[in-house]
Amino acid sequence: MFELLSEPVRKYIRDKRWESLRPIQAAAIEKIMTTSLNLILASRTASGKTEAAFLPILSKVDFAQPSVQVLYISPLIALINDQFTRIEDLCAYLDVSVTKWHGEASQARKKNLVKNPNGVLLITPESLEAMLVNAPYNAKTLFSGLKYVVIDEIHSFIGADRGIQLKSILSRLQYLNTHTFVVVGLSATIGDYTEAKKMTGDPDHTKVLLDRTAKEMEANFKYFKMEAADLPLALMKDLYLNTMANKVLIFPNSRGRAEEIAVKLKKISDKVNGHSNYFSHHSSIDKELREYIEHFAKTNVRFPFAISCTSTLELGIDIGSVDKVVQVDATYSISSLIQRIGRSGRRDGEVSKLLFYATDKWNLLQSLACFDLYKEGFIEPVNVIRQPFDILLHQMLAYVKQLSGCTRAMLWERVRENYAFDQVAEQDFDAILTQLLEKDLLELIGGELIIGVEGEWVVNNKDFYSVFKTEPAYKVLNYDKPIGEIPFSPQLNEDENLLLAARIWKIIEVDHTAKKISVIPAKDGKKPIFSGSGADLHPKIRERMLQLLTESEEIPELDETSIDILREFRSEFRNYRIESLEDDRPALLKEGTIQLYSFHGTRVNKSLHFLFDLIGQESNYLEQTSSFTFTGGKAELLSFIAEAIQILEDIDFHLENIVLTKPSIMEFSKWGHFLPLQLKCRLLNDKYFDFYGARDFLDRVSLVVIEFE
DNA sequence: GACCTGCTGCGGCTTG
Repeated sequence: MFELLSEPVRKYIRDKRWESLRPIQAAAIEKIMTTSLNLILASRTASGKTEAAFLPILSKVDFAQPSVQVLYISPLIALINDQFTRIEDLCAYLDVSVTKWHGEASQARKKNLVKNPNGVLLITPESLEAMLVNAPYNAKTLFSGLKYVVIDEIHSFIGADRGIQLKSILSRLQYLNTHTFVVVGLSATIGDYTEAKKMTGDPDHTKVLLDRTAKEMEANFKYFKMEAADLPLALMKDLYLNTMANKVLIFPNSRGRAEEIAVKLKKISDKVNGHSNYFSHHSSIDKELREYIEHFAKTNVRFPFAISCTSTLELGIDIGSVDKVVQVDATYSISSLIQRIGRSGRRDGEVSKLLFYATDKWNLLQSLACFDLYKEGFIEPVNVIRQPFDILLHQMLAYVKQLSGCTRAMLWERVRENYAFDQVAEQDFDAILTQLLEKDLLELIGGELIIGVEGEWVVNNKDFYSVFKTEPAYKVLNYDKPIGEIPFSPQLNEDENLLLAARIWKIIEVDHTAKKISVIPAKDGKKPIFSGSGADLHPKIRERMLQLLTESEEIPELDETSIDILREFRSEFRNYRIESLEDDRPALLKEGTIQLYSFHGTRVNKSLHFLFDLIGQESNYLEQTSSFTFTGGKAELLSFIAEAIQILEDIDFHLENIVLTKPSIMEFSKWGHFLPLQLKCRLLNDKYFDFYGARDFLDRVSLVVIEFE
């Protein structure tokens, strides 16, 4: 394949002293050099996917033309900054210029590129959106001759609102282009190839190149029972001993927990004169601090360190190789687990090392289920929203602004041709349009649709460019030094202490007008309170949890305590005699209550809970155990199930009712609250609930009841 | 008890 590449690119490879091309690189070179197919490159982390795309693209494209030739799109600014150096290094061999374009990139460089459009551009979807609505002429100048679009970490877009927006943006870019550009998507974790192919807009001309080679991995499971709000001391000591001499990433599932771990490990380390390289890394920590930590991890070769983090360090940002990855309690998805495993053992011949800690039996079970499915190569498919009305509404506003007004016919034509919305009917488009006019977001003047009075506020706000919601936050400052930004909670009062950026602070002043919190260092404090909602769990994970309970096979990676806990847990459920994993579900009778374990995914559980509420049977719903507890016995539960099935017949009426009586239910969608009632309900149905799954569950469920003695 | 992601243009200021 080497021979297919252009001479400057071959020189680059020789200078790098690569002995051979990786399988994904060889395959991509062949396809890109000899065809014009769109591609999805799926291969594990650190397998050279970026080069797999760029070596042949740079060999093939003629950069003499006055247009950006290659557009690289990333979900993260940090990833752009990281890839910039690598791509620039490669492009230097061809005398091709590379430009960063995102909210924190240099304005001057952006202006220069507009004056002289050329080379490779690295950008975020939101920056593309901003350019399209604010300066469509720039987009036209820059991209009229675009040849390739490379989408990095494409799995983070697939099945997400941001992915629908990106599809729409690609469609809008294609409209400006004189010919068709080729799309190449990169990812290590694709669970749904059909959806991945649809990202390119032309699934029939999209080929998936897949390298299934997995990294060797060592996994260990440990168990420490959580008795209070804080992590048990024994766990912390064990974690310290297992990480003190290594470079590690620790993934608990929340920002608060990440702080708790960083501060406690540092405390233990101080006591025994260990190293002091303990950090926390998550969305509430100041950007510069985060960059410092990333830089430290990347450049430091000699010293051990530990970064306690959330999914901020899950995607491809190169922080060098770590020796070990620690997962505290279960991940929400296999996809996330794969990304995290990929952070360690990045060099050839290295083994990925993963250490799981569980703090209760349900988390142990969930971790084992994820691990089991991971070994089988399962990655959860995404929840596909066929009619994304909320994103469509946003894109309709974007179109009107981009076109500086247009007729209804023209707008419908654009939407109809936009592959992000190919399942949307004209009458639904019209319903949204009517609503936009009614709310003064749009205005109709002389047959032209223009941005309305209310619309001006919306589209001229910098919050317009993104399709996801963020909560308002307070800046935390130590004198003038920013530490981070955290959402307001009653905990934030003068004289309270809190943990942030792996340090303990005392609050000396809360300024509600300026939304600023002044802090000084302190000795002891509580972890900050965050009001997030966890990610949805896929039904397959819960089903595997039930399966693991009914089996008796020993799992070699468990420590003694985990073995005992699992054995006990299994014997508890053995009494239920589950025969069909699909239909049989345990129900526990205890002191006049009955607890139904659905072992189903989050969306179905939310739907079941909603249905039980509707029939007036308030249940105690616990997502972690996937269970519902009612007053009564088996007969009552059976009648609740029958009633729930009954009420599903009128679900549309009940959805309308909930939207009218409790508008806050639409908070899951940033733009959904502008939709007409009918479409709000349909969006709730598709995105928030899963009544189809709930109906299927209720129809098939067969109760296996056991009485608690 | 619960993840994450991004951000224009312009007026007004300082500085070289």
